[in-house]
Amino acid sequence: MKTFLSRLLSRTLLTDEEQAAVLALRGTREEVLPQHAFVCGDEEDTTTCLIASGLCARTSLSSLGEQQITAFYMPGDIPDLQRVMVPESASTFAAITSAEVVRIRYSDIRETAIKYPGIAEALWRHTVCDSLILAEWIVNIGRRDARARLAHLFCESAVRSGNASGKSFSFDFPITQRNLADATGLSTVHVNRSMQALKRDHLFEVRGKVAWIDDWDALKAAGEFDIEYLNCKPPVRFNAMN
Amino acid sequence: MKTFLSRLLSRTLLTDEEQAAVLALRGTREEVLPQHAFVCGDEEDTTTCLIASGLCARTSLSSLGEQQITAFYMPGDIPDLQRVMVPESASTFAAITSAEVVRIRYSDIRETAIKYPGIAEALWRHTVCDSLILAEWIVNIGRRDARARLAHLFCESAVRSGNASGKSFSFDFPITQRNLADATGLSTVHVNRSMQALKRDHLFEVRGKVAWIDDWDALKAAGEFDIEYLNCKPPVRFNAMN
DNA sequence: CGGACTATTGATTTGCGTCAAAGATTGTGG
DNA sequence: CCACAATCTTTGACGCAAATCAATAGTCCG
Repeated sequence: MKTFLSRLLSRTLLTDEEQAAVLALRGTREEVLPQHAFVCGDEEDTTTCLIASGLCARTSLSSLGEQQITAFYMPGDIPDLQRVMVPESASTFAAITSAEVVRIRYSDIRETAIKYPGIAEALWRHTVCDSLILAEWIVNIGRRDARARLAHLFCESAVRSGNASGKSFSFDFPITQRNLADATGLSTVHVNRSMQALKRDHLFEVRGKVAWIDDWDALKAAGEFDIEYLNCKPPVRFNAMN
Repeated sequence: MKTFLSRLLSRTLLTDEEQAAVLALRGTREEVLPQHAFVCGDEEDTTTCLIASGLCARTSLSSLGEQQITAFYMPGDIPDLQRVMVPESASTFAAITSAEVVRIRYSDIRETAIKYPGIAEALWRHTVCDSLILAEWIVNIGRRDARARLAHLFCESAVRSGNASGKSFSFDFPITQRNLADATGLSTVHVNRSMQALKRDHLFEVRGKVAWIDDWDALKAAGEFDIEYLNCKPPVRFNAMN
C-alpha cells in the first residue's frame, strides 16, 4: 500500500489522516507469472488490483486473436481504478514480469474516497493522468511510423521509470519485442528491425532487460516526444485541507 | 447548460439541489466556424469549453503537420473536463460542424464539485467514460484494418447519436472523409475506397451528411464492435444523497 | 539437457500512402 | 440567383512501409 500512497502523493497533497486511510486499505495478495493474464473482468469480481511489484499491461484481444496493449502499469498503479466509478468496465491485464497484485474491493476504495475528499481528488486526478497517456498513444499509433512509434514509447518508459536525466542513462526494461509489437500495433518482425535501426543510430538499445539511452535529446526528437502529457508537476490540491 | 446537465444525469443521479448548482454555472458563449480550431490551450486560459451545439473533435498535430483526432464530442460534453483536475493539460479542438461553445472557468466547476460530492462523482465518472473510449480507439487503430476500423467508428457514432435500434436506421453524420482519415489514422484516399467497399456490401452509406445503416448486426460484426465499452447503463450514485 | 519462449534474418506479398487530376458539393458575395 | 472559390469526393497509377511466412539462432528456466 506504501507504493500506492506515494504514487498518489506524487500528484496530490494529502493530510496525515488521509494518508493513514490509504494505508489502512486491505486486500488479498496474489502472484502472477510472467506473460500471464490475471483479470478477465468477470461479472462477479468486485475487486480492483493494485500492482505491488512487477510490470503489467492492459490488454485487449481482437477477433483474430491479436493482442493490443493499451497501457503499461507500474508498482503503485491501480490499472482498473476506473471500476471504482464504472464497475462494469472490466478489462484484462497481463504481467510482463512476474508480479504481485493486491486485490482490493472497489467498494472499500469508494467508501474511503467518499469519506476523504482529498483521496477522491487524488484518485480522480490519477484517472485523468491515465487518460492523457491514452490520448497520446492514439496519436502515436495513428500518425507515426514504426521507428518514431517505438522511440516515443521508449521515451515514455524512460520518464516513467524515473531515471531520465542527462544525455545518456539506463533503466530496467523487461518488455519483450512481442510486448512492444502488441503495444505499438506493429508485428514482432518489424519491431525487431526498427529497434536495430535505433541501435545503429546510437539512440536506444536493450541489453539483457536493461535499456540504454545514448542520446536522450536525439531519441526524444526521433519520437516527437513532448514530456508535457505525462504531467510531471509538483503535487497540488484543490479541496480544502481541513 | 441544460444539455450538460442531462449528459451528467444519463450516468449519475443528482439531487435537485445539485442539478440547480449545475444549471447555475455561467460562461461566455462563442461561435466556431466549421472545420476551425478553437482552443489552442495557451497557458493563461483558465476556462473549459462546454459544447452547446455542433460536433467537435479533439485534435493533435504530429510534427509533419498531420492531424490526429483522438475523440469526438457532442453537445453537452466538456472536452477538456480533465483540466478541472489537471489544468496544464491543454489540447486543441476543432469544430466539425459550426458549433457554439460556452467557456466556463474551470475554477467554477471545481468549486461546485467540491461543494457537491454528487457533482464530483458525476464529473469523475464522465472522465472515466471518456477514457474507456480512448482505450477502445487504441485497439481500433492498432489492430484493425481500414474497413473494420471505419466500421467500428461508425458503430460508435451510431450508438452515441442515440439512434441505434432495429436492423436499419439513419442518423446525422456531418463528419467528412478527411475527418475520418484524421480519426482513424488512414489517408483520405483510403478512407474513400474503404467506404465504397462498405457501401457495396450494403453495410454503411453516407448521403448528404446523413448516415444510413442497412444491416446493424453486419456492421457491428465488420467492426468487431462490442457496445459494452460505451457504458450505456442506467445512472448510478455511490455518494450519499443527503 | 531439453523444452519453451525470444530474437534475428531473408524472401515475398500486400495494404495503404502518395501524387495528381478531375468531378461534385457547398458556400459566399456581387 | 448566378458565378466562382473553396472544400470535399472520386479515380487511376505507382511506390513503399510494414505484414506474413518460414526457418535459424539465442536464451532462460526447471
